[in-house]
Amino acid sequence: MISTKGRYAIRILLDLAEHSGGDYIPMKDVAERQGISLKYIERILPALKTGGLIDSVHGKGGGYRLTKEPDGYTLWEILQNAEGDLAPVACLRADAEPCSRAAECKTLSVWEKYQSMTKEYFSSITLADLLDKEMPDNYVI
Amino acid sequence: MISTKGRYAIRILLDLAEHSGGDYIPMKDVAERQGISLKYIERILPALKTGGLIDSVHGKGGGYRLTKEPDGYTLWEILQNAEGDLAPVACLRADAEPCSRAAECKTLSVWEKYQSMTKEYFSSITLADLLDKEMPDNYVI
DNA sequence: GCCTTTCCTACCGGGTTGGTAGTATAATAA
DNA sequence: TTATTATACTACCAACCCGGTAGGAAAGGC
Repeated sequence: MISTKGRYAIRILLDLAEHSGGDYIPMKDVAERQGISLKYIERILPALKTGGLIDSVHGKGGGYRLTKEPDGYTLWEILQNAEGDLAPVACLRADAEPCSRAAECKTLSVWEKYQSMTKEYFSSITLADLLDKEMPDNYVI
Repeated sequence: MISTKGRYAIRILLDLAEHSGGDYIPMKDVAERQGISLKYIERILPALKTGGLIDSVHGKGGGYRLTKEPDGYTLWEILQNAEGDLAPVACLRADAEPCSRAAECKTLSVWEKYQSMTKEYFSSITLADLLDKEMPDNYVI
């Protein structure tokens, strides 16, 4: 299951895309807008920075900033950076020890195909796609 | 992620399909063949019985038996019975409390589509499909 | 030097995972 | 009726993950 880490990461990057005109945005603002605690955001962002998805500056006037245009971010890379590994079963994780039953495993190909389906699906959606989404009728500011 | 419960459930049902000619098969045998502890198997099976996927008889000559032909079981129903809920995100679980941000949530439709993709994929594969799978070249008895 | 903001580490309660152990219960065979 | 074989049920347990919180250190701007 995709945890809050991955979902919050998407929301934070979306917020940056919406509110940054190229400036650095302090997470205090994002936390307030998104209703996520600043402390928790601070635990999620380092992974995104390590992955090169965002850029940061300390001190007054500082904050975080996207490093690319919104259409340059796929949900797949965001989730991968935030969550780590998105394997559907333990034996397909990058750090998995080789399974002795792999040769005779009748379900392995089922999981592999599901994994590649998942990758393709999330790779086909970018931040820009989500920005473009129009609000539903019952949306109230 | 799909846990051992779901994966073992599939392997156990496959084993039943392979070795039962309509008779009841004791889990002791399945445990031995599959390399899963009998005690753990006993914890997984009640859910499958409740779901009507298998049938059981106590005592000597007893054990478990499939209630349908192998092509009557989709991986989706097996996983649902063994794992409970297969929602990709917490807010899509059956027991989830309604999300106050649902109306303005830009990612909700992404998760919903992923969920239905997942359901369709696993619903398209039956136990019989897995039985038919030929062994790879490097398979050694 | 002060303020702001990121960065880093440690902690914590609760839930899930992957089991194990013991025993009760049902059914059959002798 | 008694022993044997299976399922069924309940409790327990260690390890890990999730979703946070807390406290401070470091970096940079004014």
